[in-house]
Amino acid sequence: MTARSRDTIDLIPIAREVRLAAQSLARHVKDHTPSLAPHLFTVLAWLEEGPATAGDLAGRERVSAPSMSRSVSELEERGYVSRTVDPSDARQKIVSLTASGRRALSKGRKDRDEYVAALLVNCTPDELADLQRGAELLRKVVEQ
Amino acid sequence: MTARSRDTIDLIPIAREVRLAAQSLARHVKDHTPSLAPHLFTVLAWLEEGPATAGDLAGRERVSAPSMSRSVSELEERGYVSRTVDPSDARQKIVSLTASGRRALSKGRKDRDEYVAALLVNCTPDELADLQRGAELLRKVVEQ
DNA sequence: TATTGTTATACTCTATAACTATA
DNA sequence: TATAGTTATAGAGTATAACAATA
Repeated sequence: MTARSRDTIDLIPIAREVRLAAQSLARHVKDHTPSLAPHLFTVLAWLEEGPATAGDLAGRERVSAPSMSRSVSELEERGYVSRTVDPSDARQKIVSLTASGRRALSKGRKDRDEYVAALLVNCTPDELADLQRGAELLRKVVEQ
Repeated sequence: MTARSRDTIDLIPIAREVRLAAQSLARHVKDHTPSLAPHLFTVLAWLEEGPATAGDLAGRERVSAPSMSRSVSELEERGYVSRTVDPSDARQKIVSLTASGRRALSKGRKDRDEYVAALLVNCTPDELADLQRGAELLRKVVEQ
């Protein structure tokens, strides 16, 4: 099981390198951008694409309905989203981004991207191109 | 602040692409490898390099002393580590990997790497080389 | 006194089960 | 009855504060 055949690439060492790099960056980003917690940030990001019901959001985030209910309540308390009853089905509530939520989302993105950009300042143009290429491939592969 | 100068690369879009790819993979790995929790897995990984005190481990993981104390207690209950009083300073305790802990670490690594490797099966050799190159650069940059 | 580690306690994010209100 | 959402409750993992043992 250690090697497959003479002309097949062993994926495990590549997988490990990619995994360790990704996990390392993800952890550093999380540790350095405490202003808006990841589970709230990602909900705002979903809502940027348009209003959604709480159930929708729970499904997209693969989180339980009560967890999403709490997250949305917290976002509403902070003024980042509003909840309105769906006119066509009064059981559902439509969650929408407010202007303030849009600003919070932008700031969260800015903080995260600027932290990563600061890590890249000493890279050569070739290295930046390689990083971008690898990232594009990785997203394609993960979201396939 | 949106652009720096005509001949300087804007790092923000690259940073975002790299960040989103890394966070996406990290989240998927976490969701698909529940056997050994991340905070226990990483402690075992540190101990692979040799025994350490609880304080050492807390510092390396950037976690509070009580949190590390709890983690080490759980690892000890599972038989993955042993604690012995430091002969040269009886306040300290030396934490060491057991044979069982070494096996748990290997299994945790195997599960994680195989999950990622499975995502890579449809990549071409060129794409794999690009992914590896990007990952190497990213680790260098994050751990600089 | 200062330091190492643990115990006591609390906060955050998660889950399942029970409940309310609509359909 | 079934479904959308919330409230009640509990389980992880984290933290700070208080404590015990040792230096």
